[in-house]
Amino acid sequence: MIDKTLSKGLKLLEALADSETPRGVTNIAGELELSKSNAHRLLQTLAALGYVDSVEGKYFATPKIWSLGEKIVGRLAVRTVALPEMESLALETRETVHLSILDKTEVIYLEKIDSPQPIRAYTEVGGRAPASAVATGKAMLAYQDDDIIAAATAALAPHTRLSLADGDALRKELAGVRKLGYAINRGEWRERIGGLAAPVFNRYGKAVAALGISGPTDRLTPKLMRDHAQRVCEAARRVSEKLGASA
Amino acid sequence: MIDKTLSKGLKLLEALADSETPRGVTNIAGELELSKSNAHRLLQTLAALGYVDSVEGKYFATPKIWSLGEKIVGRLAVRTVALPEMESLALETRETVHLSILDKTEVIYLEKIDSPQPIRAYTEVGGRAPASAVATGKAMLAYQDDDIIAAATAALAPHTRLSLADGDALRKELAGVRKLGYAINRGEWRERIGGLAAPVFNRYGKAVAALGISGPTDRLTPKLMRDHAQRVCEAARRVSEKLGASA
DNA sequence: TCTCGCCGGTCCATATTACGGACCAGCAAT
DNA sequence: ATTGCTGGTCCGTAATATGGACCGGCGAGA
Repeated sequence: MIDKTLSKGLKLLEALADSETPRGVTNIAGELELSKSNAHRLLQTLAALGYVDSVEGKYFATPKIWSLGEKIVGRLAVRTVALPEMESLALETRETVHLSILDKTEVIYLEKIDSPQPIRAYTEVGGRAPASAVATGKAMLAYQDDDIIAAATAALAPHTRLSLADGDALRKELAGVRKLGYAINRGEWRERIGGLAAPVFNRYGKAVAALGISGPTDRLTPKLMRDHAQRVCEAARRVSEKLGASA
Repeated sequence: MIDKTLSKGLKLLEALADSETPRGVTNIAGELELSKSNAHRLLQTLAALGYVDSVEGKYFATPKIWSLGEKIVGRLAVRTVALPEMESLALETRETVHLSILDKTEVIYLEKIDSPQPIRAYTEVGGRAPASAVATGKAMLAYQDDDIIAAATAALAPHTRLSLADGDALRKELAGVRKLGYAINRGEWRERIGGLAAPVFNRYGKAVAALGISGPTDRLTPKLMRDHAQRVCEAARRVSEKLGASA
């Protein structure tokens, strides 16, 4: 089946990564419902491997995991290729610009440029959001295989009043994305935060990322959205071309 | 002692993160000297937790680890605070600018801005180097406790002809750094690649990072180094101040 | 100052858990 | 058609992780 020790150890590492401050053995063992000695031994091995460190009995995650992660995303050419396009988008639209990739049913924010305007969408590089509820996610989902869309359907949840209700709504939405060439979010993830995004394709025609903007819905009027859509789509297309995608 | 399962699982994850292309079970089991079924089960649990994914029997690391790592380094205020200073340094010196932190006896490159000049030092964000052999590492080591310096001494290795030979040489070097206020590398890590760096202190007076420049040794003449030293030190001091350090 | 309670850390008998060889199905080259 | 790869599965066995008991140290409170 699955290795309990490995599973527990990684959960422990996650808990430590989530924690703002160093934590004690008993404390962390309590949260994960492990015996104290079990948690202690797991921490010892994580420490031996350099993933955590301790000071005065308090444990915390080291940047080693980050180092590991950078190797993985560092191979993603999208990121470097997209950055200049993101910068011009940021200048043109004056909204927060996002580059996302798809991980199962979630998007991960690979890169962002914050809006210069005071009220802006709040996200973190490395952060996640349900793909079916954000513009970049929908832009990518629209071009994925059925099994992924099915998984996204199963993960649907009512985050706001406007969140998509069921698989039918999602499929209809994605059909709309394929027709328009870009996806829209009118506040389906965070209340009053909307966005607009277009897919980025690699040389094999796979939608590997999405480029989009987001901001408060009352600032992003339908008219503004239509103007921005043009720019976002063109930026995404240019990134796709740089990745070797054909028309 | 240490949990073997957890240890193996993480080693497996590392191997996968290092690999450019997806790998098969047998292949990876061979490298790590695991039985095929053992490797297979570890991969299954890593997959169940979302750390790896497979396509047609080939496994690869997902960006989930990166996501985890971002949470950790995202909390490091140094990074955001230092970026503007790095940009001005990059403009002034026209060399590659680095921001590093210390992880045991190694430095990790938190951020970099590449030199606009064609011949430049080659490093990766998230990458590592022995602290005792690079300028940013020495800048930080000079203000660490004895146990860390001892560990760095134990890890000394002859990377180039100029690498420090022993603990005495290192201690002498670090004393020099404390005296000057900055550290110099004349090609002790990579042949003909040198650098110069100054420590960044937090509000508790701890050297939490280092800011430096690097480039080919034949471009970084002693005179140029002296000019740059001034700028680097001031930039590091400004970052320290923003972190709440006093004089 | 003494005590109590909680902390991190250690130990060790127990049984749960991971292990790995044998096996199967699919595929490709021979 | 045969051979020899591959990834994947099964299951008896033994190594391994487990967790309660225990220790010493620290800090709060009496």
